[in-house]
Amino acid sequence: MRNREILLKAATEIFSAGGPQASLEAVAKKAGVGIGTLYRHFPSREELFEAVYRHEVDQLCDLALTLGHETDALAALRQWLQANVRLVATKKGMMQTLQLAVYGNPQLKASSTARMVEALDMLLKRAIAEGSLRNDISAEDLLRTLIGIYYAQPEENWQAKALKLLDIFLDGLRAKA
Amino acid sequence: MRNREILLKAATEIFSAGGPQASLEAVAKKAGVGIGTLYRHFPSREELFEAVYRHEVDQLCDLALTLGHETDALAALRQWLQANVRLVATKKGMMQTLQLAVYGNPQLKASSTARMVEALDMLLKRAIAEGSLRNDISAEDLLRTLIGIYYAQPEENWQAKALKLLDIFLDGLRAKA
DNA sequence: CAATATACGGAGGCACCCTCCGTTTAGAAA
DNA sequence: TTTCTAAACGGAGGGTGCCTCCGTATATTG
Repeated sequence: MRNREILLKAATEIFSAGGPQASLEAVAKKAGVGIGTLYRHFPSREELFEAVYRHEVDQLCDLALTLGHETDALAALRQWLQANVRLVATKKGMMQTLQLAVYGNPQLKASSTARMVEALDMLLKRAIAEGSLRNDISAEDLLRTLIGIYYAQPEENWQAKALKLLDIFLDGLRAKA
Repeated sequence: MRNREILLKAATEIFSAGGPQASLEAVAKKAGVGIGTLYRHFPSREELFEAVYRHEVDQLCDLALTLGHETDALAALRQWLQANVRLVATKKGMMQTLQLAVYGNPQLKASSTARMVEALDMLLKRAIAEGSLRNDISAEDLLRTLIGIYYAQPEENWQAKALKLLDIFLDGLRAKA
């Protein structure tokens, strides 16, 4: 099953650079694999999109798990949110791809959202428990805010602005001393 | 220049049914026009997407203008918001198409948003002036809420749920008697 | 060391993309 | 009305990518 992961990685790179309309043959080539192999693992373009999507979500959830062992819970939370922004910022064509995947499959979206909320909830609860965050915000609200920040997406220098917005928002969330 | 409009209409129908990856030859065929004619009017797929996008925004802005003459300003506002929901609901593949257009061209998004805000602002101000709406919400906020409702997009029976959310929200916005 | 099952590669038929150029149409000039 | 010309049109065709299918290679089992 090694090829599956190689293909996934190649697809991520190709779609990041070229958007969702990039050639699947380019993906196979980048993976050093025949086109037939690609289609055996991912019988349709949609399934490849969805697999890429799931993989991105997996990585974020894994990261949350790792960060869950940090001693400074607030810093961990900030790092995770920043990782979200960076993921979007570094992969230009990827957002179109993910967007497409999500529109084509509402239950994929539902399940991914649930997993993201779960991951975020854990980090959030830890920060609240350690006393560095006010306790009147839910993971759903925070995620929605994050999406709002993505969605705003001003044309230039987006990453810096998003990171700044994030910091401002997190400052607002701090428990009063 | 008649053909341009015929093509735009055909494209709207084809993309609504088949999503953005639908064949441009199908669009030309539906319009009863040669493929060459399509490409003369819209030199690239992106430009066709963008034209469709602009056209949808135009229609909403025109509608707002018409509704601006209604005597019941609150009802007019509600109708306009409902029209937004219906537009999304009746055109399955269209959201993917518009999404794609907007991701590929940030300034198209910026200008369309501005126009939508302007249209909405007019309706909103009228409702506030007539005294049926509280005055502490901006058109931007309302539009963002609308987008939030779109984005939530639960898999089934989305339209009914969205319309209901809208009503609840509008009730919350009413000026107290 | 077979025999069988599983995974692979890529040729090929098909659809679609977009360009290019010969044809048609509309409107001005004679 | 007829002729001329410029703008608009249509669609053939070369190229690319999609996806299937089947012959080949590698792993597994007896």
